[in-house]
Formats: sequence, structure tokens, C-alpha cells
Amino acid sequence: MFYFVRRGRCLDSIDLKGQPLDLDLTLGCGQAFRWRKREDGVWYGVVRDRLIELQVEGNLVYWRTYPDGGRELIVDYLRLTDDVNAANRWLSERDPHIAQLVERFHGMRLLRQDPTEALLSFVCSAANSIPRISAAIEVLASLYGELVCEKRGVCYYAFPKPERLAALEPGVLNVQGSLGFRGENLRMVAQQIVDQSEGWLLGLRNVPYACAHAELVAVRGVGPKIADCVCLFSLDKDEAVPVDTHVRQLAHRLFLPDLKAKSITNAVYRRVVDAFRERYGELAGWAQQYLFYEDLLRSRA
DNA sequence: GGTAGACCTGCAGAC
DNA sequence: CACTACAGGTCTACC
Repeated sequence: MFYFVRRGRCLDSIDLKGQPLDLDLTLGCGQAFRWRKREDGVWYGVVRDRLIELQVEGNLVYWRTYPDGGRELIVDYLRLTDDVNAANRWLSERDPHIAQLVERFHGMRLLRQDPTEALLSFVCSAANSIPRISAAIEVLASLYGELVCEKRGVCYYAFPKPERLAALEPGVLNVQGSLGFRGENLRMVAQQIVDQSEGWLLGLRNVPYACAHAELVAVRGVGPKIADCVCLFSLDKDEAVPVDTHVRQLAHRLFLPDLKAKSITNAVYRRVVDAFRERYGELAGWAQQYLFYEDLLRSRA
């Protein structure tokens, strides 16, 4: 029935049960940096300690992991037990513009990434472009990540552990992956993760959003934007709204006509967040992701 | 409570 | 072809 099954060994599938999932949107919208799409349409990327291959056909997601046994990992990472339809309905009722985007970007979902990887990845994103962030992370993984598997002569590596990055000489990361000034930030943040108690970051899933955000911005080198990215993309805080230049501009256009500021001060940041929270409540982060992606396409055009 | 610079690097777009 | 602007921020030093 399709190519994916004929190649190599049999694939397992998971029933989406009527919930939408579009991999192009979900893996390509900029919330994660390690996914690539093959010529044959299959998405592949390293998540934690496995290489994952994914393809959606109809109401099934076909999957394979190397090494084997990653079913739970995929269900967790893609948040397949979420009721996305309910979330989309709720958002659509509140805002016709969002309703339109829910249709246009049907199947775009938020991920549940590893918080450590998310934090370190978004530290690399400061004043950087998405292709360069991705390239830098691949370089770091190949240099300092553990080997996950080898497939057709290509080696795949896990995201580096913070211990490893923290132990590097200052300045090394500036050159590797062309991280520039972000390299030293990365090392510092990795060190601060190591200095915290075991499981600190993961534990932020179990505290309220405001609490998690406050703990993250207390890390030197982490501001409100990176903290919100970690909250939204790895800690299940669906109300988190990362405010970058795109989001500030679209908020100005859509909600805050009198917002004159050219830069994002703390006060501006709060105003934009409040505008989202007021309109979209507990799902402000989902709304942000739809609007952000629309803006991203607009600016790429 | 707000603003300007600095921080690295690569690359698109103006001369 | 040398050159400048700027990219999914954060920190610091100043008003």
C-alpha cells in the first residue's frame, strides 16, 4: 500500500483516533531543531537515546526507532494522548482569525521535548537564524553526544549531556558550530544545570507555569523568551507565550496598535504576554504557535 | 521603567 | 567584489 512498508522491515503504527497530526508543520515549525525530511517523505530525527522515523498516512502514524522499542517515547514526545481537537475548537470559538489558522495549519501540534535539550538548544537561538541553529546543534551532537546508532554508514548522535558541555574549555564552543558569543552562554547554562539537583529541570513539569518560568529566568544567560520556549515546548505549559521579534510585531498589528516600542523590554514583554493570555487563556501558547508560524511564512515569502 | 551597545558569525542584498 | 545589515536574546551600564 505504500512505499514505507515495502522498504526494510515492517513498521508499527499508532492510531491517531481522529486527532490531527501533520509532521511537516509540527516538526518544521521551529519548535525543535533536529528533524529532517527524507526524499521519500519520511521524517527522521534523534530524540533522547533513539533515532526515530515517522510518517503519517490517513489516521495512522507509522513509526520505527533505532534501537527498537521507542513506542512510548513517540507517544510521549508527540503528545498523542492530548485532545487537540478540543483545544482547537476552544480556540476557534474565541477568535475567527485563529479558527482560520487552525484550518490552514491543521495538524500542527506542540511537542513534549526533553527540557534539558530544549533549554540548551534555545540558548543557541539568541539572535540567530533557524538553519544556523540546526547546523550548530548537529555539530555539537556529533562532537559531544553519545552514539545512538549507525545506519547505512551514517552515525547518529544524542544531544550532548550538560556535564560534557560544562566541562569544555571556555571559548571552544564559540568556534564549533559557529556559535559565536552563544558558545560561552551555552557552557555557562550547562554548568548551571549541572549545579542544580538531579531532576530539577524535569521537575518543573509538576509546578505551576509562573513558578517554572521564574526558576528558568534565574539561570544566568536565560531571559524570558528562552524560558517561555522551554515552558511551552518541553514542560507542558500551554499558556506560555515566547515573545520574540515576530511575536512582538504581530501582537502590535493584531492586538496592541499603540505599542510603539522597537525593542522588547520587560514591560513590553509583559504587555504582549498579557494580551495573549487575556484572549486565549490557558491555551495562549497554542495561539502563539499558530500566529507565529503564519508570520514566519509571511516573512519567508 | 526605559534605552543603547556589545557580543560572534555567515550570508543576503545594496553598491 | 568589498561592504553593511541583520538574524526567533540577554546582560550591563547608564539615564
